[in-house]
Amino acid sequence: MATETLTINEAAETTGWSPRMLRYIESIGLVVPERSPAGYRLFGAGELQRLRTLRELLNDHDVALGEVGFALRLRTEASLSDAVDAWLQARPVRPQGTTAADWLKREQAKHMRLLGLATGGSS
Amino acid sequence: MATETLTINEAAETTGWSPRMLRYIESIGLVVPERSPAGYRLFGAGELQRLRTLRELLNDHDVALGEVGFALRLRTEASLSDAVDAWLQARPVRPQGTTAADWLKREQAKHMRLLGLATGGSS
DNA sequence: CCGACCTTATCACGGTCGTGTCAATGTTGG
DNA sequence: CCAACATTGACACGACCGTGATAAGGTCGG
Repeated sequence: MATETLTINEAAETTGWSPRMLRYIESIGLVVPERSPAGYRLFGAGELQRLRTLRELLNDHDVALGEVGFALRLRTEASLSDAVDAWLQARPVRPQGTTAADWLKREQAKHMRLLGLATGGSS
Repeated sequence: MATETLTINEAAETTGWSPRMLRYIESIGLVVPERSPAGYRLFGAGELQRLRTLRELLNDHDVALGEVGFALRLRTEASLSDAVDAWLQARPVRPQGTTAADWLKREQAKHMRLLGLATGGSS
């Protein structure tokens, strides 16, 4: 049978995050492992993968943990997302020639790309 | 002729932001006024409006200036936006019964709502 | 020409973020 | 049973955020 979960120290070892940071990352809701009956964190393959890609995300683009946390908030709090979108929408994007319609087209294309993975699939 | 622009102190007066904060808000790209030939900031009606709604945005939802700045970055840096979206997408949203397909449906609906303003219009 | 305004740059200060470390306590397995 | 591990909570520390204040200088209008 598979001992498919790692303890926090083992997870720290294989992901490069410190145990302290694994707890912190959990506290801001980014990677939340299951718990054993006694309350021990159990890191599965999925968690480990996301911890590694999280590190890449922070390195590649210049993003902070709190900012990813905010992106998550945008994802889960629809009213917040709408309010922010509305405010940004009303901005006259200084650089040349980016009309509202123009931007909407690109925005739409982007989401089509993302959603297409599911909507275009088998029914 | 319309003296339709305010100086920074006047803008500060009518928006409630301090002159210092108006410069700071400009530095993070949120509200960027035009400049006079001599380099004076010129706040028009649009800027004033957005400064007021910005204050509401921060008060109503619990958001920081830097976070709105990050949302702006998400809006302008497509590669960043895609990377963050991809990472968040791979998260197994702990709460009950929220399957990936389920979430995609809602996500799609939300954007339909937003994009509908343009796509649903006259063609 | 001069006072009232604008500009940028800098120092300061409390608050939060990211992170380590330590203490006090609970759990596990040989 | 006990050593090795886990848990939460707290203190600490450098770095940056939000904000005010102040300095050194440019611009404007009467």
